[in-house]
Amino acid sequence: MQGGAKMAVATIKDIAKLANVSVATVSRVLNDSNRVTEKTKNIVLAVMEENNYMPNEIARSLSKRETNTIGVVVPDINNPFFGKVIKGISSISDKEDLYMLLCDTDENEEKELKFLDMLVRQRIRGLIITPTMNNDEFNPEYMKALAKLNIPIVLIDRDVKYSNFDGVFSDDIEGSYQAVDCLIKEGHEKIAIIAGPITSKPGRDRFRGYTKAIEMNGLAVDDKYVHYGDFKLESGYELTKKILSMKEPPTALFVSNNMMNLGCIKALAELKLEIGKDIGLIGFDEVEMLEIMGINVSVVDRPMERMGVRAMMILKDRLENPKVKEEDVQRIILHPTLKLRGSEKKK
Amino acid sequence: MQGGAKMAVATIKDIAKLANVSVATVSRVLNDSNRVTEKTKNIVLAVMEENNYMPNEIARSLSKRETNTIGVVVPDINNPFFGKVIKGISSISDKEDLYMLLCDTDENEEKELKFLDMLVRQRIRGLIITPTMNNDEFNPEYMKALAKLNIPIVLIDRDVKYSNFDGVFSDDIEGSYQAVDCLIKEGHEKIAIIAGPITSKPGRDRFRGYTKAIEMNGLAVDDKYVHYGDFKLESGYELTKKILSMKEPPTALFVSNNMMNLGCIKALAELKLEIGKDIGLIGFDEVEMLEIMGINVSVVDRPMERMGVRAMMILKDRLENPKVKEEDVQRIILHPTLKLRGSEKKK
DNA sequence: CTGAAAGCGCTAACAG
DNA sequence: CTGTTAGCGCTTTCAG
Repeated sequence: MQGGAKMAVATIKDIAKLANVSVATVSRVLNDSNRVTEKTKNIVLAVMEENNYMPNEIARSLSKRETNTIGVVVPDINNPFFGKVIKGISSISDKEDLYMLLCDTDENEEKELKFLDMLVRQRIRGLIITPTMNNDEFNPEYMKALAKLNIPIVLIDRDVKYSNFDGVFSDDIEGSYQAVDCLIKEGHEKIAIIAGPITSKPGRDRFRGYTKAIEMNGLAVDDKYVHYGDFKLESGYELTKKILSMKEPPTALFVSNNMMNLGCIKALAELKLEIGKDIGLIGFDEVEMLEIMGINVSVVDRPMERMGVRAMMILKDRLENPKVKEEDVQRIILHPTLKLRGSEKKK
Repeated sequence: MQGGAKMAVATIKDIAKLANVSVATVSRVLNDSNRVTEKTKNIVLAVMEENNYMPNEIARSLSKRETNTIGVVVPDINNPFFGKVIKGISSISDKEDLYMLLCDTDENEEKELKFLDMLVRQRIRGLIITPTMNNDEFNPEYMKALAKLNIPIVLIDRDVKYSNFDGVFSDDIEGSYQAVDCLIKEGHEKIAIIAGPITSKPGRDRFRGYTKAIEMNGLAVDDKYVHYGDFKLESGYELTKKILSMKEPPTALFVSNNMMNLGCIKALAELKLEIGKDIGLIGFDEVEMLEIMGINVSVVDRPMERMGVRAMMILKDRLENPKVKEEDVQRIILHPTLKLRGSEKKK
């Protein structure tokens, strides 16, 4: 019933013929050039309408030697952080008629490289990427892979060492500093950190904020309270159990990312420890659900959606005005804010 | 340092020249045709390597009149359900060298239509879509928009009325039936439902499961316990408060989607009602976080990732073997399972 | 096995 | 303002 069966799709040529004009003219109305009479324009438009003409962007891209797709590469689409970031990106890209080729690397370097390869072949115009953590070490191969793309690249959240790509980051040192400083001001002295991999910039920075706060308050970092996880839930869970079974357990925990924070909360629940009473806690990154469910956990809150927005704005800018000098880098650092909900309290 | 500046990208022509062969030959090694000597093949490959040749998929697509991208259209990427679904899709598409143009419609019909338009222009090979709810009413316009695509379409979760697209759904009637039946068996007699919009199939089906369970147990549906929300958090929250302020409040709640369930839990927390004690509760759709955080809420659990996987498998199949007859539709219905965690209990 | 040449659907000079 | 024509980078007959 609905529509012809396998009738070949109309091309610009068909339209030209039916409208009694040249293909150039059709192309012109397509591109909204003003160099065409209102009258012929309307005729062409009508013919297009009638024949349900749908310009072929592939042909267009080839001819213009430029697509209107961008690549978006994230490590895990199920991490709420990236969900938000993507929302932010598309809120801008939609308006710019730029479309998103989405790649989920699963925190897997090999996959990431494969995706990058694919994305070049697809001739994406620009790339927004949060590199896999493993790539954080100085990695010439990886940098080469990115450079080979030869298109504007905007980093989000994670940096590529010794590179100078544009990027949107958050001031994690500051965020962590505030969190730990707050715990100290609440009276906690034995504060453990569940840190991320020191091989990643966020991991390092959040750890640095921790040490900074402790030292600025005239205390000393106690190695036995420093534990490294991998930013995943499981490690937050395990480390929390481990930490709380110490002879002299800390009175507060600073957990440096959302997933580990969830693991930590799970462990705390199992240990029947009441947050903000039996144990102080501040996490890094908001987890909407927690608040929704009335679980009051204080966190260092980053403007996630905004990070996506800013990244896309930089990319858009680059697309319009290519980077001229190597030094001319746009690195935006957004500031987190401390969201206090009581879990920082000391009994 | 890394790589030439703005040297034009190598084309098949360049490679041909450098390798002293024709473009046809280069194209053949590109497509791994066996109609080329091992020797020449190696030469060509070497030249490609040297010059960092990256085939232009755009040109390729135009020439073959077929791209290798698919469209994935979801209503909200921040809903964990779709996050999982997307994971499922890409677990298959990655292997098939099919890439995802992702569109987040924000449950907005207009946006959706715009995306569909864009996707045809991009000449995607196939589409996996969860239509916006507003489209659930018989909507000839919308059906036309989909039909116009003239490519394989696989629906996920939400149906398009009077259409016969392939799709992957869940047996929501059964799932809801089980949930409510379970509540009854636990001794609850006054069970309220926070239903979804009856304009959506999931909304309707989940409501039907509710009535079915009640009637099959020889009870009668009491209208005052039936409340309609919009599948969003806020409405779950509001309705819960409303329901529990009734003169004769129910002893149990069946909440028919994950977001409203969260809202409900939030409200319950505020009302200081202990779930599974002061009030019975079963939700629809797992929310990982809940379990993680030790909030024991029983739910009707659907195989989300699997739904994505199956959808992509159908699409792959369609791409390889186009649908022949109109009647030859693949509609998969996956079965939910009841995950009991105690919240269904009656004090 | 390899090359020449036409063409995919559109854009962009260049004429007129 | 409009038409002609030469590509964009690749695939695919059709000869050889």
